[in-house]
Amino acid sequence: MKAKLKTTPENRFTEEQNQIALFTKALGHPARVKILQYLFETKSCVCGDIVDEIGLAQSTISQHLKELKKTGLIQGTVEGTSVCYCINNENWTKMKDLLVEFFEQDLIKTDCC
Amino acid sequence: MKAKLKTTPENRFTEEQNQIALFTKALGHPARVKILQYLFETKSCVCGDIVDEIGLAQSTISQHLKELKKTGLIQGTVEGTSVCYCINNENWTKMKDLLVEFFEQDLIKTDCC
DNA sequence: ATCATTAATCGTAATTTTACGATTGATATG
DNA sequence: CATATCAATCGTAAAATTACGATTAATGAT
Repeated sequence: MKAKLKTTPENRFTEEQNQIALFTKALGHPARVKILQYLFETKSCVCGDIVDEIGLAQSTISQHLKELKKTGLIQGTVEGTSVCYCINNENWTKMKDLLVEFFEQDLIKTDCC
Repeated sequence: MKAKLKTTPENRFTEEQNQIALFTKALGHPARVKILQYLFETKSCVCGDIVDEIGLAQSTISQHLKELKKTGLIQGTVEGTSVCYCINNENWTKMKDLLVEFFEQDLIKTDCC
């Protein structure tokens, strides 16, 4: 049953706020930033060489990939014995739009302090 | 002395990758997203009412503010017995530019998988 | 069928994050 | 000066993150 103790009440944040935090959190590690850049740059979506490219243990990379997959920013398809990862363009765009919108709230410059 | 053990080698990631991760990490919690939105929306930069607004303990908010201050996204000035927080427009813009540039790497759409 | 390769998962450890209440230090106000 | 108010900090605790090596499961090749 496990009453949620110190946890955030359901209604404390808006869905938008949670979404923004979720996406940015996924970007909040240099390894994941690098993985995404690598996936963009190697137009054909390479897979296990990510491990070589980044220079972290295979299991660690797997974890980071899982994280990125969880937020939907990437996807992987099995290809023989290896897995081919690539950007999920739809969700990437969704994130982009959401964050750019968030960034644009500064349009009314407010000088203070 | 403390030899860095499992830590990331200095050169594993570029400065840009680290910067991106740093900023996004700072955005990676709904409370901090909400705080930033609140600071934008209340044009005059209000301070302790952030606590009321967000609905977390005062010490917790203080921690989140510290985090945001650390990345330079906000700044606070003492005003009598209270502290007035507001967006640091310069650094906010820096972050915006950095991330928007990061987002734009998708311009060459790559269909795969 | 055996073996090699690849990537996910497991088990674990260290560190960081998040949250809270209590305390402290600073500044107003009586 | 005494007292109230505000926000930072301290001390904890619980949970999440990050990293690794070892194991496992799946596939391909011999």
